Amino acid sequence: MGITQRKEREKEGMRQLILQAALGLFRDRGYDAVSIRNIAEAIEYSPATIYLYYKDKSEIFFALQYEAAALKRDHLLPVAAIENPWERLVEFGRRYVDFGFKHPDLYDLLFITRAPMEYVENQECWALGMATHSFFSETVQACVDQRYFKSTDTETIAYTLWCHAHGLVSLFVRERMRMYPEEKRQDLAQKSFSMIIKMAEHL
Amino acid sequence: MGITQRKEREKEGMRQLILQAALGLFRDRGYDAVSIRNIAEAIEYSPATIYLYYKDKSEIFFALQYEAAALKRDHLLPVAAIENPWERLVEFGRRYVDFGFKHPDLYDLLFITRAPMEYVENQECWALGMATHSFFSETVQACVDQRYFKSTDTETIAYTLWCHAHGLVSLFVRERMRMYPEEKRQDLAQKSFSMIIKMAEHL
Amino acid sequence: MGITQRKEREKEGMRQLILQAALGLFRDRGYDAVSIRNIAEAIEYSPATIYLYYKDKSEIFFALQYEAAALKRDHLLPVAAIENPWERLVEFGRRYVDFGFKHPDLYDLLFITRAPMEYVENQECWALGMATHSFFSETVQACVDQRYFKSTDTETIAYTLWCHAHGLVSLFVRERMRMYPEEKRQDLAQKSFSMIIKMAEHL
Amino acid sequence: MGITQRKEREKEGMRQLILQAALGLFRDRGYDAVSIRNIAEAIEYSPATIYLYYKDKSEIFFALQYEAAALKRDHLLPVAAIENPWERLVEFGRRYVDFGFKHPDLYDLLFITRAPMEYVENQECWALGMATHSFFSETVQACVDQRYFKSTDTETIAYTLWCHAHGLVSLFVRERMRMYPEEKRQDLAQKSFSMIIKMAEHL
DNA sequence: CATGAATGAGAGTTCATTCAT
DNA sequence: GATGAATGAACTCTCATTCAT
Repeated sequence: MGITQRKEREKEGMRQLILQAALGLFRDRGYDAVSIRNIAEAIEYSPATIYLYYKDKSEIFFALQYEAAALKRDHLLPVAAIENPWERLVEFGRRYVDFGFKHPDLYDLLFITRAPMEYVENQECWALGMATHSFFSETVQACVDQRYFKSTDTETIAYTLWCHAHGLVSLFVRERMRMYPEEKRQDLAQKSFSMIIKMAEHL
Repeated sequence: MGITQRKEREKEGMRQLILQAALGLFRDRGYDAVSIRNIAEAIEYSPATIYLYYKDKSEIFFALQYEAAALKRDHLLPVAAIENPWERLVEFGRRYVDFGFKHPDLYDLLFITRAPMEYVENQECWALGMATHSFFSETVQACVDQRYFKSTDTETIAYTLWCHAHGLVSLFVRERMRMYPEEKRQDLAQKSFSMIIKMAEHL
Repeated sequence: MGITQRKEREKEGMRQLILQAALGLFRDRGYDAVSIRNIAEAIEYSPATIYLYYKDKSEIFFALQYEAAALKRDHLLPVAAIENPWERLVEFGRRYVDFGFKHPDLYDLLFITRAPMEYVENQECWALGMATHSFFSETVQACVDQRYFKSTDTETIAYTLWCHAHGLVSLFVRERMRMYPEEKRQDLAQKSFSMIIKMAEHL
Repeated sequence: MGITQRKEREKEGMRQLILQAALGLFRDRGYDAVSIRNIAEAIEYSPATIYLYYKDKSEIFFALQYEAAALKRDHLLPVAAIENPWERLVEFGRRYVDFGFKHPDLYDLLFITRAPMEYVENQECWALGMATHSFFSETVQACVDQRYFKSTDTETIAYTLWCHAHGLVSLFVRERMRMYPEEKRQDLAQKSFSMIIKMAEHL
């Protein structure tokens, strides 16, 4: 019994090892530019070994995306406890941005990386993402219902807020803030987040 | 002298030919999927010929990035003629988004693609981008000067607007709007743009 | 002693299990396309287990060849009971062809496949084949002795009949009868067999 | 003009070089066991070079089969000049066998090697083979028409003769005459050919 | 100026085989 | 006795790049 468990743990450890190596490479070079061989070298195993744990490259990618989606959900989930919808919305946004800044590679994987996203295999991940998105939409809807905005166009409101947050994070993740000095970037993002919240109050 | 000039013109013509072909392929298949051979076939020259005009693939990439920056500048430049800063700002935004939707590949190249941007060769491109960015900042500054906003934090205002616009375009470019039906995406973007303008009026 | 015997029997059983699985796969996909993994999967053991019973893939191949030779002998053996040499010869031929059509893969293995036949390991197989061949020659000799043919060149007669039978089977086995419609092939072979028998009567 | 011709000749030379190397390897190891790399090594070029002359392995195979079919036709064609159908038939058979003994590798390729034969690309080769086969059938038919045989079953007669000839050659080509001493094999084949001719006279 | 020919390097992938457990 | 894990070597094929012509 103990043996089976240990083996299982070791197997899971190996899968994690592969995933972490892949994550780093994907982040640095992009999906297309990473080869199974690269991953193998990174973990100092033979390429064939990778295939014992993942069918092919896209399966690794899917696994990573799923992990990222799960982590993101866990990062955002606590806000569900906040009763007031407006406060919930603000906190959701804050955490969304926070997740992006803390895990730029995972955020990249979820919202920026160009990769095979069509396959059925990725549906669990997709479902996870959709659930989070729905939660966001519902929160906006609750704000609309409770007259926090003049506008009642829930969809556009939600989308607009998302655009800003995504722009904020992705300019950072893909290093397009070079015109701002390094030490000012986080601060600027902070200020911009506050500003969009203020703006939203007048929606 | 005339001969030298003609030769130069012809050489430049060939470089343009290559770039345009590369651009088209790039648009259709993505950077990584385009090979020198593809480009050569497209212009009906041999692969070796490409090397007479560009040192290697990355040089083509840099040239393309410059091209993209120039095209973007040309796309945005006309707004300089608009005297009223607020109107200029709005029109700038509209054209920025418009550029992204019309040339997703170029936008990608400029603001999303992770690529060697450090190299000296790309500094002209960088300069071009900076100039455009400065023009944008100055326009926001003009709005601030003329009291179009309550806030006077020019930098944050500019950055916030950029975040929204960039988020808007990049969610589209990298196909992260799948939860919205295809035919609604452009419309939604439109609405969101209008919304952010409205919101900005209360800044 | 009993234990040793039982163990031996079990070991032999496993070897048979492997061989039969290999044979089936071989029949379906051809020798080259069958991997040790395939065989292992077929018998629901791990690939490594195969190596406990056979040194390597070629040893399985040799064992199969021996198996094929034994099966062929068993298929032909019953004709030894036929007293009349001419009838014995005819029935031998019929069964030879029959074997080829029923087990194209085994026939292929024995008479067509180019394979390391020199190795010592395969000598048993070779001996088996020789025995069958001798039986055939002797039958022809008996026919000659009893004046079934005008010709007395036993060797040439035997060889000629073999050539025809082998040609018949091997054109079928290696799919060189495509100019004849599928459903006619067996029929044609039948007729040709009858014809060569008739021709032999005038030898 | 001369340059173009020379280049063409060199290109053709390279194609021949590849074909001859491939032929030897296919003969020795079988189609499946030969890799593009093997061929490349044999001619001391890089694997990539092969791809400049042939799309893939099967194309090499097709080219070889076509060459073999053409050579065989050229070998057999002269008999068309023989007016008497029986003499024509005998000479056809003699040359068929002769071709097999002179070019065992080509014969192997045409009538024994297991390989992709389905593709459209091989139709020219197939057509060539069919033409030769038709010529053979027609010759048999002519013999039937002129009462050289008692039997009138042209198809079976033709097939039976082919079986013998193919058996004769293929036992030799695939080295299944080991029970006969080396120096006797050709002689035996000779005798067997004569015997089948004799037998055919009584058909 | 343009290119045909060639290649080393590398992609994803599969396989026979080994060995510690 | 059986196997899970691992790997080196091989596969087909494509690519960026070079160089003699």
